[in-house]
Amino acid sequence: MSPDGDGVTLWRRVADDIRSNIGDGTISDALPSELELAARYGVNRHTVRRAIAALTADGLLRVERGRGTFVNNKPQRIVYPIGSRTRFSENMLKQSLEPSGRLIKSDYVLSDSVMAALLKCRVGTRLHRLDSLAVADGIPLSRSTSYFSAERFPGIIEAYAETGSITEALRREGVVDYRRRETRLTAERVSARDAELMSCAADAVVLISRAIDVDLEGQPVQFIRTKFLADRVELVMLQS
Amino acid sequence: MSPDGDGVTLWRRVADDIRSNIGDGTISDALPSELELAARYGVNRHTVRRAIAALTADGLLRVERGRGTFVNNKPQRIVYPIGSRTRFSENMLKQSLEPSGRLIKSDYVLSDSVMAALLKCRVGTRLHRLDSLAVADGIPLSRSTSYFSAERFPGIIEAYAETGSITEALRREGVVDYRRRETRLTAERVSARDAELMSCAADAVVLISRAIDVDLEGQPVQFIRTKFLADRVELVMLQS
DNA sequence: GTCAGTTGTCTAGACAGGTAGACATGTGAG
DNA sequence: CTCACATGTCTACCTGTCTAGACAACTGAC
Repeated sequence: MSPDGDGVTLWRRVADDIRSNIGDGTISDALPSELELAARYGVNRHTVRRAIAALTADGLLRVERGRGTFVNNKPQRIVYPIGSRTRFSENMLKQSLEPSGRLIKSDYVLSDSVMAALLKCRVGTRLHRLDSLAVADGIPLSRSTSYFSAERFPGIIEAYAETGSITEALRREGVVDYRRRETRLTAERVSARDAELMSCAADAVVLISRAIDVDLEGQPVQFIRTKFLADRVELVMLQS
Repeated sequence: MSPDGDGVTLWRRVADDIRSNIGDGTISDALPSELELAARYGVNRHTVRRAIAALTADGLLRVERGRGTFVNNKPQRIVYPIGSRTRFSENMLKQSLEPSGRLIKSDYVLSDSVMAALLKCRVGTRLHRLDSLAVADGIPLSRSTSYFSAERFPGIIEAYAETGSITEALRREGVVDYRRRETRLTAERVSARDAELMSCAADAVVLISRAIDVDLEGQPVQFIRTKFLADRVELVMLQS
């Protein structure tokens, strides 16, 4: 895909493969010895050691000199339910986590044809763009960019800045209730800026959700793009 | 997180950030000049050039000497609906894609406490484990590992090998219909083995779905873990 | 204690990644 | 044409990655 390699070092790829094997249950307790792993991946023992060092620093592995390397009990990801009524604050409180939202930036944009179709508005309509950070117990979980009609919700930015909750901000702007109409999901490597904002590793992965929320009349109230840190969050859909 | 860096080269991180900006719409048509990008990221111009070279090789950018660098019309991801009735073959046919499934490996495992809880069976029950690859129009989209009760579905492996469809294989084993009960989603960097199986870049990202399918009586029929290539697939949930 | 097998540490060398600077070459506005 | 500005190419140098080999130190079985 690029001139030479792919921009990911060998030890990183080995580390990713070991992590994946742990997630699969392929490796459950003790890792193979460094020499065996080196042979299996066709790399030098030092390269394996570096991969293990990275996973140890992450708290995923535990090395015992003379005995071997072992898998730690991994910390659970925070569960994030996705349904027709997705509310960040409620979700966190149910898991005994203290939710908060922080405004990063806000400005105006004019809706292009894509955004106009999503929000069912005219091309060129003024939209509030709201960048925010979702935090639970002080740990950043996700970063969102929301788009609202500036005409319909003139005070939404201030309301969010005060409350730290989109649900609450919408309520102040007259939206009694809303529900999720559509959610689209994909994933990417985290961007440099987002890694800084969410204080995570530069090689982290984000789940990207693009969703439309509608009011009780079915009229779109917001388009929201959220990047969830994949190693801190698990999205759950109950389909009953 | 590790001794020195994070195992991702500088040019790769710059490339990821540019890609992310394109996805956001922050960059829509023309990129800033190489010198400006270098200044913005605090790196050398050559490093920016390498990042651009990688994105150009991916078909995302187009460079015109003396004029500048521009964003190409990006190819759409294949839409993969996730609902209570998720069927790979039907989904692909609706998008005029030719679906196929290939068996990678199959063996037996004994259910541990986690798997027993998911499939509502006793610990120690024999389970078929089925590794398969889902392909659309010759392009690998995802890799799955399914677990079935060996007692209830003795011939499921053969049935899948013949038909290349889990739905069809289950039907032959007496499951008239089934539906999705729960889907859990996270994401990771692709493992070396999966990158080879799905013939993608070593630095690709996968969406990991862990799901339970139940029959009409509500009894679990399979636990399935699927890794979708994030740059080829978009998961869509309609929540009406 | 002995021994096989494990992780820890050191040295040295080949090669890719990143920085720095210089200059060539194409483009479009004036 | 001229000029500012864009990308293309080259050399030189330093640092980090990966390989290779050797040896030390620790663990558990015998």
